[in-house]
Amino acid sequence: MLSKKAKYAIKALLALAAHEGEEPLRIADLARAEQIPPKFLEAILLGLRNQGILRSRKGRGGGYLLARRPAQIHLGEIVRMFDGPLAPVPCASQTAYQRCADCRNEAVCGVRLAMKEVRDATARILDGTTLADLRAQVDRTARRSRRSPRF
Amino acid sequence: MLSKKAKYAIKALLALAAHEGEEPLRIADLARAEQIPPKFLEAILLGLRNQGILRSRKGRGGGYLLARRPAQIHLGEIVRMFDGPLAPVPCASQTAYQRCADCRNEAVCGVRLAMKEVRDATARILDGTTLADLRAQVDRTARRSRRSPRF
DNA sequence: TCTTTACTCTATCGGGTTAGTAGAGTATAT
DNA sequence: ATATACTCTACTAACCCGATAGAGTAAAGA
Repeated sequence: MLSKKAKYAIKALLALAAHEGEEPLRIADLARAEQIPPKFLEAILLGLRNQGILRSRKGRGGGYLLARRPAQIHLGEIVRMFDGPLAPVPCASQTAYQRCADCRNEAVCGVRLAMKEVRDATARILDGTTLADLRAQVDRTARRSRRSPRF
Repeated sequence: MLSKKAKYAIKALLALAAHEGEEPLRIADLARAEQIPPKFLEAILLGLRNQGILRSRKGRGGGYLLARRPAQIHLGEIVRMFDGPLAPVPCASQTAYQRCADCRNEAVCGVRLAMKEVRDATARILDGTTLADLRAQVDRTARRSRRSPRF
């Protein structure tokens, strides 16, 4: 399960990416636009800032901005930051490997084998997708859904 | 994250698959072999039985057996049973779709788009792997690791 | 310099879930 | 009859998640 934190973070970052180059966005405005509890969003943005993904400006006219170009921000980084390793089990993680206590012989553990495949597939997607990619995808989808709307 | 229940379930099922055609396996023996707290395993096996994945025999000489051939038991079924839908967010689930409250226009939601890809990749793997497949994979890995051992 | 704006940071909290345990009950084979 | 082994309900301790409160700090503008 993706945590709300990670989900809100991606939403907020996408909104910030759409604003690139312009004025900073305020927590309150971002919260309203994306339907996120403001104080909760605050904690999330602070975290992203401390990770070096966002920059902030205080006082009047302040708010948050991306610290890097959208093409330099990968979804994998965000998800890992809030939800930890991508692998469903620690012993299948590439970035945060941990042996499991039960498990006599890791080399012949079926769970690990299957979960390693899942983690690889997930990593391929999330580490291979940047905010810029995702924006482009969303745009394409939006255009397609306008051509053949559901309702 | 894969829950311990799902993890123990897969381990136990693999052990049972290796026993196919023979006598039933007792909870206590399975628990010892796989390093699982016996009472916890008990609840797990009961669940699998009620799902029709296992059969049981009571009394002396009793225990658990697979209710189907290993090639008819898919990992996806097991994981979903214990941990719910594979999708990281409910709005990206195929088998248990749920709209999310925040989210003005689902068609242009980047989170959903990315997570749909993750869920599809995960489903391809877990629904495409049976106990029989996994056993075979483990065997291959074991042979390979004997030829070029790590220690 | 004073005031307003808006981010910063720590602390807290209720509720839900997870992992695991206890124990009484039931079916079956010998 | 009796030992064996599954069945089922209930419970609990620990942990984590989503969310909130509130005091503090930095910056800009009047």
